[in-house]
Amino acid sequence: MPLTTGNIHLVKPHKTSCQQCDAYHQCICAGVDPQVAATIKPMSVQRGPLLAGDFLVRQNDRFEAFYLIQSGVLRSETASYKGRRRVKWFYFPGDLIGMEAISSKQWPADISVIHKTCICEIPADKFTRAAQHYPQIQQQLFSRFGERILNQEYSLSTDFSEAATARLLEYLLQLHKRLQGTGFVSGSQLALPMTKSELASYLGMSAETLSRVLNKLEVKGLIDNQLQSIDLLDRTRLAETLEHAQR
Amino acid sequence: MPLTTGNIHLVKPHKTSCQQCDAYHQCICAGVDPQVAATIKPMSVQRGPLLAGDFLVRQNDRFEAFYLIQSGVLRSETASYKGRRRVKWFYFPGDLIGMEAISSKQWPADISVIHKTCICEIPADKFTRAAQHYPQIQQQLFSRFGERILNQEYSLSTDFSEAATARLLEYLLQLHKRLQGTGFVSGSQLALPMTKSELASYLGMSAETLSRVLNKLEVKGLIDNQLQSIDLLDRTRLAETLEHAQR
DNA sequence: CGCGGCGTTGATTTGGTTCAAAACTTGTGG
DNA sequence: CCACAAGTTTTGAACCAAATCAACGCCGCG
Repeated sequence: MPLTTGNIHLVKPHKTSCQQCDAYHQCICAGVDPQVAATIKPMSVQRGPLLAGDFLVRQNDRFEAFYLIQSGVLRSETASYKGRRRVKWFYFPGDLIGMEAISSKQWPADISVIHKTCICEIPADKFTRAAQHYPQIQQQLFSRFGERILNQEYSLSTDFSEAATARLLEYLLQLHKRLQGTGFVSGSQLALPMTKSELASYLGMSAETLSRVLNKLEVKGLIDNQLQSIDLLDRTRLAETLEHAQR
Repeated sequence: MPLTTGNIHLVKPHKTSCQQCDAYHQCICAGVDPQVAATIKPMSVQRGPLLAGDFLVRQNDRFEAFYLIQSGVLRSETASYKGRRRVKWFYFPGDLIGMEAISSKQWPADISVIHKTCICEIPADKFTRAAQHYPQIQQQLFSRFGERILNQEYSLSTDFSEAATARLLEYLLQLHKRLQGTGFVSGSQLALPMTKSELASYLGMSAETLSRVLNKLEVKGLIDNQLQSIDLLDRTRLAETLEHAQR
């Protein structure tokens, strides 16, 4: 039975303990001692379920809280010149939302829901005060921040030539690894929570180019390209293809 | 007399106080109370001057310290497939180096000196412990991290088409603002600390394309393109050009 | 003086965009 | 259960921006 993105992570909101959270093993809580994690819980408010299309925050909104995703998928999106919209980031269960807003104290983009989402809302001041008090939490936060910088900066995303294939493969392979253990991954199969158009926008290419690149990879027998999912049939050869596709 | 990049920020090393540092107003110290800043000083070691070509860190080196640039310019660079090297970042006085290494505990790229450089080396553990103890320092760190994420993620750098002009202009204008008050900026003139080739590499385009784009802008009377500097003659119209160049 | 790195310019190629239309999916209502 | 509408993906053809290849001028330097 093929994976679908519907009905994945149908979470009952308002879980009473972090350990019961679907994203527990990806959460900041999992990286700290249970008694430390227990101090986070009371400062958080659970929100959700938010439905597809709902906005979590709007561009230029005042930044007041971080969000930890329990379940669901979200997308940030900015409008550029002449009304074109560009997807800037996808957020998955366990992700921390807010790092992009902390310095300017306002949200740089709309963030909206792709799949029914439940989140932990943690007021920014409380969270940073907790980081003050608990080294492990501060450590976790710095680590998250650093990871985001590393991924952004040392990806292929800023390359031009022959970039389409490389960028796509890099992202798909990274996603497949990142979503291990969630309902989005089953064996070599990766359920795509976003539409192909959205993925194309995120990757900075036209939907047509994405379609053609996927087709090319499918003809080579490297992937099985479905509407809502992609099967990364031979990840070793895909990684090789990635190596060669970059310049 | 035109600006040159030589002999800028010729710093006597081993200044005895942060207030005397050339980059003081850009430094984390400037954002915190003097007595708090005073606690950072004793944990730092001053290194330098490092000369052009010297390596500050090597790719895969263990991450042990942050570096605050007092004076000079550095560049991070990775080798990709087939020995091509790609500049990933330029670092200027006041910048904090280390955010990209904190999560994996190792440096993701070689970082080497472009212009004679003096730095403050602050052991990572001491620095994070200081952040623990002094909210202002933690605040400063989160702000730096967040700023880097914001700039990376919400720049045009990930666009494909017609990107060359937009990316160049975005970076030049940003740099001109960032380097206000340093020897690199004088009026509308911006001294380029890196070679055109390096700049092209950083911007993800070929040296030829950069040359042509600069030439195009010069013909339009928007810039004056020199070997070691660029004069951003009409920044208002340049900003407009940037708006229209993106898609 | 001649060498090597850097920057420019020209000719050619190519990967990706764009525009247009067809194929397919999904949801809705009769 | 089918017909129709709206949205998404795919395919084709023409176009274009940037890469590549190649040659040349320009210093700075041994």
